[in-house]
Amino acid sequence: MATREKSGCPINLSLELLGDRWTLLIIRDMIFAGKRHFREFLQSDEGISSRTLAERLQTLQDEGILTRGDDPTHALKAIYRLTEAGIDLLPVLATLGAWGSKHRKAEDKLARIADELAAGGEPALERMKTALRTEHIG
Amino acid sequence: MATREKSGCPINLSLELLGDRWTLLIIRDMIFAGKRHFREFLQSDEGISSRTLAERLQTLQDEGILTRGDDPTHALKAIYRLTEAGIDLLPVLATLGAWGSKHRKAEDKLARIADELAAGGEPALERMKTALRTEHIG
DNA sequence: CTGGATCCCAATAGATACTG
DNA sequence: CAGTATCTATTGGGATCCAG
Repeated sequence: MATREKSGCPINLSLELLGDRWTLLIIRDMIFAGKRHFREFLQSDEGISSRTLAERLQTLQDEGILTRGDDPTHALKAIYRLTEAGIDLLPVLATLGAWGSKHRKAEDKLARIADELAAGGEPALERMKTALRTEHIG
Repeated sequence: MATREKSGCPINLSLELLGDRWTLLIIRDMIFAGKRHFREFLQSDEGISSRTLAERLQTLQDEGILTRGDDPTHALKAIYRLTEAGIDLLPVLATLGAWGSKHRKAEDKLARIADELAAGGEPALERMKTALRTEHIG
């Protein structure tokens, strides 16, 4: 991104990387839908364009939120995985989801997931983070 | 904003309103710096333009995140206040701040505040929300 | 003074088509 | 399959201006 930093406030630093319409949706797809491939991200309901997706994936890679590797089974497939910094975004997505579920009219099923995760507090978040880490062996 | 909704996912619904470079910084200034007036928001370190600020304040008002009133002491001053939905964004800002503090190099002093709030968990957030509510009487 | 509106221009993002 | 190229539409910053 290389935008010179506008302030040292931690919220601002987070927003300089994550504060746009798409970045957190990509992370959401990796965490909650288990998506790993370019095409899978393209097929999300919100309809990101391939250009924007490619740019965001590159930035997230540059900033250490995810890694890009080759799929061992399909030589043509790139595979994206979250780093520890990426997995640490789970609480951000959980609070954002809980807020959306409470204050915007969300889909019932998805809202329940968000509510349960947020209501489970720290332990629920930690359990899910552990699951995300071990998955990365595959 | 009136952008037609792209999906019913609670995270997406939140992001349709909050997913940009400035909106959450305005809320941050209201919650953590107690700002209430147009000029105060303009003077933040990050340097929002008056055009963008006016647009965001209007949208946040339309969406029920804040209210606009007249300052009883200065007839010329507008005063912005958070609604309950706005105050409920505190956990989002707290997790965002904690993430920035851990994964981007943030200013020490601000990072400590973010860390303490996040580490305090639910009780710390609730105490702060209560403080924000009572302040609104003034 | 204050909250904003206006204008200009640069950067961003979407659609579609195409390539290694 | 994972991206680029290109072209266009929209957004956003910066400065300035204005009405109450």
